[in-house]
Amino acid sequence: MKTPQKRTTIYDIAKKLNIAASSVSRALSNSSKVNPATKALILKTAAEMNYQQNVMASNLRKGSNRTIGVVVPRINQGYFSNIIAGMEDITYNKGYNLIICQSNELHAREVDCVNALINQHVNCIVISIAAEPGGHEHLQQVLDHRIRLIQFDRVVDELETFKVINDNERASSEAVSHLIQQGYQRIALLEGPQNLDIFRQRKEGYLSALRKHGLPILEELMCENAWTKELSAEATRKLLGMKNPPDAIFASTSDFSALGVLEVATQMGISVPEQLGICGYSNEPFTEITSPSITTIDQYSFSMGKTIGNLFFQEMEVADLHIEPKIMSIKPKLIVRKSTQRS
Amino acid sequence: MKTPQKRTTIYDIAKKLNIAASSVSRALSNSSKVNPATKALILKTAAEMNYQQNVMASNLRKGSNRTIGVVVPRINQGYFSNIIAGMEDITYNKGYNLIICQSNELHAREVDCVNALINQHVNCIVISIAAEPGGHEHLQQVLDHRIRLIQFDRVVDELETFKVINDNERASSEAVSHLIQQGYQRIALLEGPQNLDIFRQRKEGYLSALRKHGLPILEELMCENAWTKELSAEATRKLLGMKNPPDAIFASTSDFSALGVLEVATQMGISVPEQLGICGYSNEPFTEITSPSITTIDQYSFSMGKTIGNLFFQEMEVADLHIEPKIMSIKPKLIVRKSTQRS
DNA sequence: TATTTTTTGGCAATCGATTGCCAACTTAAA
DNA sequence: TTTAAGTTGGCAATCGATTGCCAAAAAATA
Repeated sequence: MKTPQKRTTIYDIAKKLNIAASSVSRALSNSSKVNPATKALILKTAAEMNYQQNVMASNLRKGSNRTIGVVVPRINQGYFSNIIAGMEDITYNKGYNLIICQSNELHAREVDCVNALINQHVNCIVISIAAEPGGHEHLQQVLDHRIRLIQFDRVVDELETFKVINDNERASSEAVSHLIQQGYQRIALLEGPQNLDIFRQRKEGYLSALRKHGLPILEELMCENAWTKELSAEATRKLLGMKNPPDAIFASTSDFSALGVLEVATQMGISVPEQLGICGYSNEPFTEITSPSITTIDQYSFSMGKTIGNLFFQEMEVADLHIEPKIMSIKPKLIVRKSTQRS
Repeated sequence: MKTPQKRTTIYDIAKKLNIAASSVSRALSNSSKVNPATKALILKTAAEMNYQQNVMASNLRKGSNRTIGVVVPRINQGYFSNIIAGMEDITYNKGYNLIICQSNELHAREVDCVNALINQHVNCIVISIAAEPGGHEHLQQVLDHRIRLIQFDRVVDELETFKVINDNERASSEAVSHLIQQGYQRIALLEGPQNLDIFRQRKEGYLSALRKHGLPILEELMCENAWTKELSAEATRKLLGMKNPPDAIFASTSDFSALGVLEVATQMGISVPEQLGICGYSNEPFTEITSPSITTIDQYSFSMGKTIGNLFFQEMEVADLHIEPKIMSIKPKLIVRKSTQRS
């Protein structure tokens, strides 16, 4: 006996009051087609019988479940959890639910998650794609099933959807320009996987800043796939061991990478910021409390989450599916701390 | 024209193949009651027609939506987001969805979230209650509606439900004993709101360690409600300004509090760990990289999330609703770092 | 009093998948 | 050849709320 007694339905209420279920339904949805006296009675009885609407039935009938699906690489990463928190803030007020999935950076798992969300008939899917390379047929599927789609942060450029992104190129360029202004000359770059647009953009920003200031672009100073603390530490050891080592490192992948750089430098007795400038990315809380504190780039993650939520409600909830998708770009902010200030 | 064409249903497939919808349904759920040849044909046609099951209809019929609702104070807090990540790891493999809500530490909002989840007919609600005081009728409601309930971390003790908790008392006691063994004699306590059981337990652990080692319990060394970085900093300033200041501070509320302590001590030129020992709580990533690094208590949050997920599937998914609830206690681990080592 | 208008509320179809029951058909055993 | 056992697949009810349509009742108007 899994469910000893059944839950109260509108039919139970109707039977008890000897009226039609339709009237109960109307009363509960506060329709004007019910006599105020009857309505009050129904509401009172419903409360007494401990009635709770069966949203599954309502959803089926209405064809919408007031739910937004979110797919992120990892829930427990400051950047993403802030975005989710920001979104929840908006959706909560609108009575929408958030279903959260994580791809763990795996393409196959991302596809799975997206399909599950399509099955759920969510109203909208919000996604930041996994690092593992793969196609984007699954996102096309979302559109084919007439589900609204918002890409954020890591987006598939070719796909014409709403996008909420950071201006990575500009932020990176600013960061590198700042390094140059501080007198750093040989600036190394720690890159992320180049199949992700955000990392390509950050590299582009790095290159453009070098060009703008007339500095040479040196292949040996650019390290591919240094996007975890460990990989960055390794890359840093290699860089600092060169006969002509860099005097600054831009860890474009994350603050964790920057931390790896800082630890290696400290171990090797290289002083930061005097001998080596370090700049990270994301403004993780810890960057403020390392010694020296780390210069980084804040992406306004919480408010980005709110932007995504508002985007859905303002532009997509009721609009035609085929409206021209908007791209919203948020300009991140360079936060200068001690790790790059040698003036 | 909001929905230009309808989605494919099993009836569309049935009509096309001139068979009954029931057969389509059986084929799709891989029932043995359908001829393998027919089954293959149906599957092929379904794929061609881009069929995706309407989970809302299925849920309604089956009376379950394979969804677990999660209510936490804040999604974007390391501890909670790790727990959610751990849970998701388990539920994903079982094909369950996670609906996430945050109470923002507000009681009224928590009640709202819980009611929304009851309406959704989720299979289970997993909750860690808000700090703001309030009743727990809403949790009783969950049980009344025959929805399974798991409380974790911050729980309502009186309520007989499954619980997954940390042994806060023991961990705190261990931490304080460690301080005593390191030679600290006047150990102050930064407390959290005492309406939350976890903070009462941590205080109890503090007291019991003092008693065990025959140290006096001094009211003036216990600071109420010092549970943010700012409040802790303030409390610390007061403590260290005393004529007879403490020689160690146990920030039982969080590592953020411990950080506040460390910053104030540094500002005041008090050396850690020589003149002042500091111990935090939660093992936030940054505790490893402060200088000195901060001794803290790891709560195994990710694996705690997995435990919660497994608890549901192993004990509750199919069992009688009225089984004796289990309480699982996870023993946190003291992580000794530099901020308390003066030997 | 007769007629029109407005309220109120019931009937029944609908959303789409599932499943118990039964009939038709196939295969195996007698 | 006849009977029994096993397969396959259709019919129709069901999950619970919603809503278009219509009728009865009440109120307003002539």
